[in-house]
Amino acid sequence: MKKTSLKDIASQLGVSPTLVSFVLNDRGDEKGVSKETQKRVKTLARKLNFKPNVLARSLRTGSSKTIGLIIADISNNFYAVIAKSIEDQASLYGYNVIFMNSEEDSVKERKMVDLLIDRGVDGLIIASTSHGREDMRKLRDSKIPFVLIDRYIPGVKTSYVIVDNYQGAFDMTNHLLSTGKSKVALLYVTPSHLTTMKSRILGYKDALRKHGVAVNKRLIREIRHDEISEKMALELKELVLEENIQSIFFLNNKLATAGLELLNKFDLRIPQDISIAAFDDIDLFRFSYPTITSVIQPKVKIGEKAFEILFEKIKGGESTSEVRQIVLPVELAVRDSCGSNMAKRLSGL
Amino acid sequence: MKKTSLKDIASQLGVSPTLVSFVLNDRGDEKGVSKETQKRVKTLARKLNFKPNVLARSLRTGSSKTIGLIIADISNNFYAVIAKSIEDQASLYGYNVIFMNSEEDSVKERKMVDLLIDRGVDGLIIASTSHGREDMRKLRDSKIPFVLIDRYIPGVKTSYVIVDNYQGAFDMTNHLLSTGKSKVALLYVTPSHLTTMKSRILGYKDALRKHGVAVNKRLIREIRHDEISEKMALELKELVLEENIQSIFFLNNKLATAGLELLNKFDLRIPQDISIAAFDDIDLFRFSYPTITSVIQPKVKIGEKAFEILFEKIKGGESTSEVRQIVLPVELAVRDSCGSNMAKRLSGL
DNA sequence: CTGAAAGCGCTTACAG
DNA sequence: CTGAAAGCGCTTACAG
Repeated sequence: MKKTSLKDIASQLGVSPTLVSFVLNDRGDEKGVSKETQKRVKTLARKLNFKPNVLARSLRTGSSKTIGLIIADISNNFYAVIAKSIEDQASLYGYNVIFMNSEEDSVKERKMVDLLIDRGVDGLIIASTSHGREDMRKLRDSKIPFVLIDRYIPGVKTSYVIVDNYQGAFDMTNHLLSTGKSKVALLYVTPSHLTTMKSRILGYKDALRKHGVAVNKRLIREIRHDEISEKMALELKELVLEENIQSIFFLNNKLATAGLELLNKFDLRIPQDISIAAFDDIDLFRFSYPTITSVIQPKVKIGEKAFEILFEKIKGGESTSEVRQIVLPVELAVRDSCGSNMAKRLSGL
Repeated sequence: MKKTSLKDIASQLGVSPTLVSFVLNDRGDEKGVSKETQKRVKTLARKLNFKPNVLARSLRTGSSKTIGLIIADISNNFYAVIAKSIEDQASLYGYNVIFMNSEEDSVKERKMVDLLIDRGVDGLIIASTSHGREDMRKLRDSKIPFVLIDRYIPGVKTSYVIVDNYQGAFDMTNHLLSTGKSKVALLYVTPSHLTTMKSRILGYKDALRKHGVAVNKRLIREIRHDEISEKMALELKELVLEENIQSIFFLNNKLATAGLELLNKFDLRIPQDISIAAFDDIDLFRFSYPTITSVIQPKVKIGEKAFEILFEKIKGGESTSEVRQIVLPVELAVRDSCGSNMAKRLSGL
């Protein structure tokens, strides 16, 4: 059976498609359609199981009620939770979300942005791996509302929702130092322009300085995001054997997970031999042995805020070109991997 | 600047939109457009940064190059990995994916199916929580290709990609019994019509019988999927205190995670006091203390196969109404939570 | 109170 | 080799 269209209803009722359209879009009263007629239209529409063709409507109105979501990798819990939160929120407002995985590839990301725009999305939420200005300028020129999450582009005025990376890293480094282990190594991932990593590194350095500890560049290591499993062992060996570090701060959950696995394999005791901490909390850190001290990011909130702002922009039209920049606070989850907590628990026994 | 359309190019070149359309869809040769003209069209299109309006094309052709994905919850790693795999595959073929979280709510799911169809998706991949026949009949009537993943609807002929739930549960129960702990409790989640759970329960029962162990209904407990954290403690207490169980087989990763947390809290030693095992492997199980023995599901493969089949159906049109039913094999990851492995390792010291 | 008509931007039979 | 025209299914100014 063919799908019923506006015309079908109109012809069966002997009225015009125009009228049917008005009634079905709840503009019947406004347009002064008689209650009687409205009821007839609605009844028949229901009976025929009429569903407006969303494509046709979008083509005509220019609004697709769809937003695009570009993240690095949906299988990373960080993005998965954010994606869930965005979809939940979007569906509340009748919006659907198309998602894509950029895999931290800025070329891919650019293509995805174009693809999504071609699809007629009303707005975009992007955890951008883009290097910047150029892409953002194009985006702004396209007049399509968008909000960045997790990372922002320095020097470019765009709306974003991020977390307080600096403070989180600062606090965590403080915590590490407070346990007396002043040789703190830092591991972060590239692409190196990621603002998340930059802010966290800064927080780490400032915390060291505050404690009068000189920043030692040899203790700061980078690993490409797609080579974590290959390169982690090497870095760890150097840090442990050559630099005699006392603790490691992993700047994302993947690094920490890979690091933990290896440290266990090396038979290094955590936290006795070495303390570790992570940025971004995942379930695993509450269950691992030992449990991992980490910086908790408000993932659900990130998604909610991002959609909220995007929605405002979509509704507001050109007028709402106002730039909204949200920095959400983070929290420390102190567990056993840095010693302080375990020592406390043991002394309580 | 306004987006350029076919017409813009046509008028600037003094040709018809028809011709431009032919050329840009690489049907120039077929239609016998002169090489010369083709080049002019393509050059201008590139210069004007022409992007065909996907909506208009979809409206006209009836193909949107979009598929819909309905899963229970993208923040569950099981679905996230599958979703990643589907999107990877889809983008290879120029398809985009709209995803929705049904949260195991069959009413929501039904609405989502309608929504997605209204959006003009070319096909659907669904981890269905539906009770069945009625919904599937509607889906089939809508003539839109779809493939089920993870669960199927018993007695309804549809294409699906699932795993060998029966065998996985059978093997795992065998393994549990082989360690000498014959009082094996089983925890599963409702909605109770989920075929995954049913097959796993069957596998468990058959394994018991094979070992001459009577199935004890008191050892089989169900928990609503959205009440796991609230109800787990109660069930566990009863099982441990009243039933004196020796091991627990958790039928999904959420149950196992919640169970592990509580068992640790109760200060029960795993596996000395109690063995545990899980269906569906997640990272956490390799890091927890002890590591958790689990059934590994080929998640990436599920996604790939599902898209592959869906794609065939989309391409094949009505003719490919062939029903494809794929049951992927699972694997056991034997770790420390059931004793056998740990004992082996210790004896090796 | 209601309708005829244009148009969103494509594609595709049809005609020459 | 190329073009005029219809049509996908809506919405919306315009007219009466």
